Amino acid sequence: MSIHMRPSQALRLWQQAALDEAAAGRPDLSFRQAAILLTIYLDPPPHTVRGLAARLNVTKPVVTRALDTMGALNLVSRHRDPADRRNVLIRRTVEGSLYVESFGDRIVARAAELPL
Amino acid sequence: MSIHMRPSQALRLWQQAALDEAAAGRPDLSFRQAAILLTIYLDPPPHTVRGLAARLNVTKPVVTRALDTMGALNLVSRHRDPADRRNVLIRRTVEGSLYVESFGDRIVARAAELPL
DNA sequence: AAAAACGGATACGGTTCCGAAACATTCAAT
DNA sequence: ATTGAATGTTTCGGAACCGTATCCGTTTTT
Repeated sequence: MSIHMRPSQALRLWQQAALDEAAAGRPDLSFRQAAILLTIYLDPPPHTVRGLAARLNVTKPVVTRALDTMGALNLVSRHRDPADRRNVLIRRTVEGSLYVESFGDRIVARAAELPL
Repeated sequence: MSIHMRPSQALRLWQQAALDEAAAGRPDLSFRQAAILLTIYLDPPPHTVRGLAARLNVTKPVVTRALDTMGALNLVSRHRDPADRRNVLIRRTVEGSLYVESFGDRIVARAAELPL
C-alpha cells in the first residue's frame, strides 16, 4: 500500500518542511548534504566516502567536505577501518539520530496537515 | 482526506528526492532556497523581498542573495513595482515553473514507490 | 621488494553564502 | 521642502562549497 499524493500536495509538503527547517535556525543543509545524511541513516552500513560518492553520483571531495561540516555539527562521525586502513567508516551519532528522527516526525506532521 | 505516512517513509521519500536532485546535476539548492522558490510558486502573489524574509524568518540580504542566484538560473525574475517603486516584485518564470513542476512530479513518483 | 592500484584528504582558484552594518532610493508626513 | 520611515541592495570579513588535480598512506599485485 503505497503513498498517494498529488503534485501540488507534494510541493506544499516540501515547502512546509523547508520552511520549518529554515525557521528553526537549524543548519541549512543542501540537497546533497541531506542526501548524504539520510543515506547514512537509512541505508545499511558500512558507509565509506567512496560508496557515498558513488551512490550520489558526486566526486569524493564533495563527500569529504560534507562530512567535514556534518562532523563539526556532530551529525556523523568518522573512523578508520581497522581491517583496511585506507577506508574511513562513517557512523551515526546520537545527535544525528535525534536530528533525523525529528526531521521525519515533522514531515509526517506536515503531511497530515496538507489541504485537500 | 489527509496524507498518512510513517516517519521511516517520510525520511526515505526525502532521501530519494534528494538523491534525484543531486544526481540530476541540477542546481544544489539549500533548504532556504527551496523554501523561497516554493513559496513564490505556491503562495499567491505579489511577493516582495520583505514579505519573503518575514515568511521565512530570515534577513533581507538572504532573500536578495537567493534571488540573485535563482535569477541567474532563470528560476525567478524581479521587477520594480510601478505603484510603489521601493518594492521589488518577484515573479515566476517559464523555466521556474517547469523546474517546480517536474520536482513535484518526481516526489509523487517516489512516494508511490515507497516500500511498506 | 618494487610498482601499481586504491581510498581518502588536501591544494588551488573561483563562486556563493552568512550576519551585521551601512547605503541609495522612494514614499509619507509635516 | 525637510524630515522620517520603508524597501531593497551593497559592503565587509569570514566561512563553506565547487571541480580538477594532486598528494599521502595503505594494500595489492607483480
